[in-house]
Amino acid sequence: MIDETQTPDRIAELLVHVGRAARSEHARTELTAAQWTCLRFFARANGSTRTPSGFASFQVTTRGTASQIIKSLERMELVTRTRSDRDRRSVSFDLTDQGRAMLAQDPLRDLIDVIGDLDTAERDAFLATLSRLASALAMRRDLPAFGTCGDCTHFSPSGGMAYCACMAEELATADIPKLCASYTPTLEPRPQGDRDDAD
Amino acid sequence: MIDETQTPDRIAELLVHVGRAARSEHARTELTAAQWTCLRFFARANGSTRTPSGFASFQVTTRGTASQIIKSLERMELVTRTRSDRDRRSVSFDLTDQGRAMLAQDPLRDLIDVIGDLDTAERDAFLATLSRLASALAMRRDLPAFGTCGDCTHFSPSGGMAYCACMAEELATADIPKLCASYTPTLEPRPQGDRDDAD
DNA sequence: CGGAATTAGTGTCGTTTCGAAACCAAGCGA
DNA sequence: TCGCTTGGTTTCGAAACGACACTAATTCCG
Repeated sequence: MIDETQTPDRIAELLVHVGRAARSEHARTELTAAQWTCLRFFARANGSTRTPSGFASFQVTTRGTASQIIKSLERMELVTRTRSDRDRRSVSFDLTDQGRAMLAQDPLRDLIDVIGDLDTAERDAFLATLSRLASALAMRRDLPAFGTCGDCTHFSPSGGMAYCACMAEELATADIPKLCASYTPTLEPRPQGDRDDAD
Repeated sequence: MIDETQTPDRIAELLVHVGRAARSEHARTELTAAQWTCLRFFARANGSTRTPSGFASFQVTTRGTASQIIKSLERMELVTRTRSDRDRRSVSFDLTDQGRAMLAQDPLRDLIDVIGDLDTAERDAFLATLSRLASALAMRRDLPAFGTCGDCTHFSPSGGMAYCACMAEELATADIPKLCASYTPTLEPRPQGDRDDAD
């Protein structure tokens, strides 16, 4: 067998490699990698996170760059802009029907399908490990974490509804499984023993 | 609880996200993402694969681009060029001491460490799933697969030595755990009870 | 209330990267 | 020996990205 100590290297490399391979679009799609990421992000982030700043911190880039990417999506009529009532500076974006249609051709599709072929237990285990890695890494680098509201410390199911302490308001149930920029992990769920798989 | 069918989406996204986050170098390192990948690749690929073409297909880019990246590493004296005796067109690269020193500051280090913190069982399971995903994805896209000689169909341990049918020569033992461009998977090594519908 | 400081978003400019295509040189095959 | 293929390099143009400057809405005190 192979020297144990080098396994983490191989895993890390493979992870990065798969990530890159999954996004290689190569002319057969009409969007750039950044545009795909943006479209995907707007499809999966909650209302208060689907903003230029939200995307900028997700993509770890500047707001200026994010703004450009979004503008290009807007020009293609894949997303629409809505100005917030709360804060008149802020805007948020939603996918148009065209945007959703485009998303169906996401080059990530292949990876998604391949993941879909895994059996459920394996998939769950994989997800659990992967999200542990994601938050541990985010912590080390101190990057914003980006998890779903359901896993967040700010989240408490109050009665029938769900309350987000961070925005100080009730969450639409549709938003619970969505990405949130002010996500704060509920402290590492430890590996041994099952995690209680909240969602 | 979330609609099961969307889990693969989340996993795929998370995977890509972690991949990107792991490579974000952001000024605090002096190499670009592509340069890091190249350096890493030359550190971990076997002799006949450490070439411009090898890197090009690994990185899924053109040979021209690969050539530029390599040239920049050469200029920084992180790698050295050796012309092959067998085929006078071909060149291969090795890391210099400086290159190895640089590699110690690989921004991937954080991810590697975080992976190293997993317990062995979890890590193995993760690796197994991940490599299954990698080859399934490569097959779908038909990209070259890039595995280690030890897992390759061309490989047979003949007596004390190891023989590679594809290059028609003995392998140095040091090369067995290394990446090879002409890797052909021996059909999925299943961890335990195999599923037969895989591909 | 009012003015500084902060935050959201946008536009511009220059650098860097990357892919396409043309090109050279060595091997291969008949 | 003459084509054909393959490994590698160069050039050129397009596009992505980061840095920076700017506007406008909001918040924070005094």
